[in-house]
Amino acid sequence: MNEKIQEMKADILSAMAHPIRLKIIEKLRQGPCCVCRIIPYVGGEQSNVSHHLAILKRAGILSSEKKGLEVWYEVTDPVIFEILDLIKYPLIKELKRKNNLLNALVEND
Amino acid sequence: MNEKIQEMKADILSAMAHPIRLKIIEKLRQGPCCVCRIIPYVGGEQSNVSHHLAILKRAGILSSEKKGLEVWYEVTDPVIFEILDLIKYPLIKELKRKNNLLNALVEND
DNA sequence: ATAGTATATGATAATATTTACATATATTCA
DNA sequence: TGAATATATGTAAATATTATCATATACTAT
Repeated sequence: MNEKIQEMKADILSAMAHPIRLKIIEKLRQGPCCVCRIIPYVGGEQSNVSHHLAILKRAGILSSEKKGLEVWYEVTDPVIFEILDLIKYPLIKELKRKNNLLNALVEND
Repeated sequence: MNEKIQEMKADILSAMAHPIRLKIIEKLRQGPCCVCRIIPYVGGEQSNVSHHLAILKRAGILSSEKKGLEVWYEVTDPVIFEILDLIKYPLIKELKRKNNLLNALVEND
């Protein structure tokens, strides 16, 4: 049982773990948005963005609604934004660690 | 600049996004632990676990220290545990959504 | 009905990740 | 020194992900 939960958590994380998909999620921080504005925001090909949207939707991270010709996406749970905000901290720690290495390298040439 | 940060965030998420690696992190919730106890906990081959440990370390999620013959690993930033705790919520939401589909399917045969 | 627009889907090649096996390294102990 | 142990590394095959191109679908307006 716990194994399966671990797997599902990994699936959600994998769905988030791509630069284009993170950019899509960031765009949706402002609120729901149609694909026609997501595409120019993230850059890249229409069909590629569409695939990434599908991956996020399959993982349950996004939901979508049709409005006439347009499709509007939104983040289903704002906790996703919290997670992305928290990721900042290990990133800072890691960059500081690398900075220390840099200093050590430069100082005692 | 922001693009690069997005990429680095994606790298940390990718490093976390694997069932074995999540299991390693869960094991380390109790505190630092040597590889010799991580391997039987997560199951799987020694060299495979070692590779996964290396991936987590490269991402800055784990750090390691040699103690005689053993190598002890630990999670560098407890915020990692917070993130894994938060992932639970979109997961619950997603499973509820699927449960609704199930009900709809069963009720109006 | 037809044309035009927004988005999704399918197929495939390119690329990356994962696993398994074999071997290497580092440390301890006799 | 040599054997034993814990862990890491190299490599290659199996598998999964990504990007691209072509095409399909759904809707709107004429």
